[in-house]
Amino acid sequence: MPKIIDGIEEKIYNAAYELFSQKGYEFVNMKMVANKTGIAVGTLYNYHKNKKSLYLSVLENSWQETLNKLDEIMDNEKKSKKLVRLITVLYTEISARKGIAQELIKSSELKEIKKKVINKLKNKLLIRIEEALDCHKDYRNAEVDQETKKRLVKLIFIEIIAMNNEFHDDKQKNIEFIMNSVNSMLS
Amino acid sequence: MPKIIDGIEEKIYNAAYELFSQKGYEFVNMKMVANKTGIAVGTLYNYHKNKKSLYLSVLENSWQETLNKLDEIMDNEKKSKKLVRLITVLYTEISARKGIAQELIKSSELKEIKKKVINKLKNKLLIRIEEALDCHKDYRNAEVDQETKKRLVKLIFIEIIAMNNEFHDDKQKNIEFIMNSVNSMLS
Amino acid sequence: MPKIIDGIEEKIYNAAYELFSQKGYEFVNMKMVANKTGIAVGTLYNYHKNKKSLYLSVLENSWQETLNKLDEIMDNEKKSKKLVRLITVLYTEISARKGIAQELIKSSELKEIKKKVINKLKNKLLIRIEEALDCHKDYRNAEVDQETKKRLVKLIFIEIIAMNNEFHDDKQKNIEFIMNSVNSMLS
Amino acid sequence: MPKIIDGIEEKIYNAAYELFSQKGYEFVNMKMVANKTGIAVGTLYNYHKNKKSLYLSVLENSWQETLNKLDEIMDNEKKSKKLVRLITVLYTEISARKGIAQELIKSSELKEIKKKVINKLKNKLLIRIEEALDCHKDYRNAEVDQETKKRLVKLIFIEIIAMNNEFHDDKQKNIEFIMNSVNSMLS
DNA sequence: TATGAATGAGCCTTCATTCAT
DNA sequence: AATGAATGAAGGCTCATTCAT
Repeated sequence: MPKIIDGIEEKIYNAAYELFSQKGYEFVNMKMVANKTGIAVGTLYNYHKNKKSLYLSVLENSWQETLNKLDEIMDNEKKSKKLVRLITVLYTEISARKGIAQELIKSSELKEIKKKVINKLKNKLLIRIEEALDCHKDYRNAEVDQETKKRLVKLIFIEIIAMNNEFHDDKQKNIEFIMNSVNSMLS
Repeated sequence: MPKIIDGIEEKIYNAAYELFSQKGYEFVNMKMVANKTGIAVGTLYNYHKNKKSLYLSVLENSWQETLNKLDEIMDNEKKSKKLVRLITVLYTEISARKGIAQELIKSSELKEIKKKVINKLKNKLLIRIEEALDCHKDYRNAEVDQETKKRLVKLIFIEIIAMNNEFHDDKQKNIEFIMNSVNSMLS
Repeated sequence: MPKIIDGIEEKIYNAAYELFSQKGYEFVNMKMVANKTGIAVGTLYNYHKNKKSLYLSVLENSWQETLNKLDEIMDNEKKSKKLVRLITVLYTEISARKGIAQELIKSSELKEIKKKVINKLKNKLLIRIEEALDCHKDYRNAEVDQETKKRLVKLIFIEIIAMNNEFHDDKQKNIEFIMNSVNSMLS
Repeated sequence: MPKIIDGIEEKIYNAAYELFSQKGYEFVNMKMVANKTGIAVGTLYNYHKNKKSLYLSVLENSWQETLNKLDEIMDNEKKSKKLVRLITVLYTEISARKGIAQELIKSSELKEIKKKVINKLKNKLLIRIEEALDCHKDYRNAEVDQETKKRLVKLIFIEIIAMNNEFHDDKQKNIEFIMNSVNSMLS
């Protein structure tokens, strides 16, 4: 007895997001997603071509909100605070979605398309970081060559992830450390 | 028809190492390893209890040589060069085993034992880094508080992996950057 | 291509029953059951957690009807006929499911749960036999000590199985013999 | 480095006997037998064509000694004691080799040859029982028709096995019960 | 559109048997 | 004759995907 489900796409998203975040791609199966959503397996396939594409869609969506927050900061925060605010927000967001963030540093084992989406996502984040870094650099009146800046951007990014993984109860110190590492490179 | 195969353990190791490095645990199956080794599936099980233990053994072995090299540096290199040499070697080693290095930053999806072995391994590497960092700090006459040092150690580690991933054709610049980031934190 | 199969549980039951009866647990594999049922292997696992549980379910089911028939006799047959009727029915039932009855006299090689289910089943049968034996004893005004009765119950049970195995075309004589052996013990 | 092994056939027999008795055919593998014997798996195949034939040979051998003991009784024991002595010995022997005795009442799941050997064996035992029963009958001056006697012989046999299985700590009572059941049929 | 039973390829693992040494 | 490494068929089970209802 088919039922019409309201806001089904969102429900699927929520269920899948939670599962993928907690367990990782390989340890989630479609039945789990269906169960958690409260729908039948087949219904999943009305909304997503296959498991991979479901995963990808979750991945993309899950970051959109974050991207918006970051943009908000870029638009409205004052120069001197942009970088630290951006790092703080990114830290918090990543903290909340550990499992799914891992994918952003792993490079292998993702086949072509999966890779593409993830890279696109990563780039979006890196672009924001770069922008904020530029502002910060200007604000501090510092000079960095192109090569160094490129690396610095990535460094900030992975630092956020790594500090999250390694010292997860110490947000304050972690962020200070990251800022410190950036600032000292800008002297 | 059974035949005695020469250096089979090494052959298995090589095949498994290459496959696990390239594809990651979940995407390698025992038949692939057997085929690449040029033996029957069953033979694999004469040498390794199961897939997990094969993987673990490959993982451990693959790092033993590296650990030895690092120890060599710690023992014989002069203070001023210890850190940079250690980073260089680690960088080179990780560069050669990309896939399998990933496991060291991913935290989840590894069940108990797997996790244990990986953490043991990671710790061994971190201990060497810490030691080298201590020397370097002494040599530069710098001061760092405990909290910062802890983070700095992890930072060096993930920087090596990340730089490898992101700018793999520019070893020289990458290492300079890493050293730079460390040194500037020690001022 | 999935299709909805009618009465699939019963079909599985029938196929599995026939196979397990004829060949015994170890010599039946899931593919055989699937093939005989006319379904895919995976489908089997939609209805039964694993091979053992399929087997157990078949075992239990196959005896439920018998238990019902026996109870019917206990409830409605007149005292003087209870035992002979019960033995006759049990004989007929066992005759129809030779293979699966064997499990009831084999004791070993069944791991924990399997054992438990089989013993439960066996006990149910033995309880009915005992009851009938009690009636019969009363009816014949005979005396037996506890120890003897215990053994007599088991004896009736295994006699039914053994006579079935050994002289399967002579139901009449077999039952007479069993009754005879019981009666002579009750004099 | 091949070694010449003394009394190897007997060693294999002992190891295999113990294993098969304890665990049953399906749960013993050739490596276990080799290990327990203290030889290589391949060596097993110099003495026995395959697992089945090893099993069969063990089965046959294991009963030869028993058969001899039984014959001794038939030859030397006085008429009045023949049956009870024979039952006692058989009871003791079966008690010591539970696992392997089970095969004698199971009829199915043994493919052709296996079946043949087991039946041959069983017949040898039944013949002795019949002989002893005849003596006993003469001694007690009893009459039984052919059909009954045939069944009585089997009955004695399965009673021994069943009493063993069901009340294994009460040898004395069990044997009394068996004798009792026989005697009461001979009145 | 929603359902979920059905599908079957594919995975890990075992073990009787062979045969180069 | 003894060895035991090598073999590979076979088994139990999972799960992404399909499609009749």
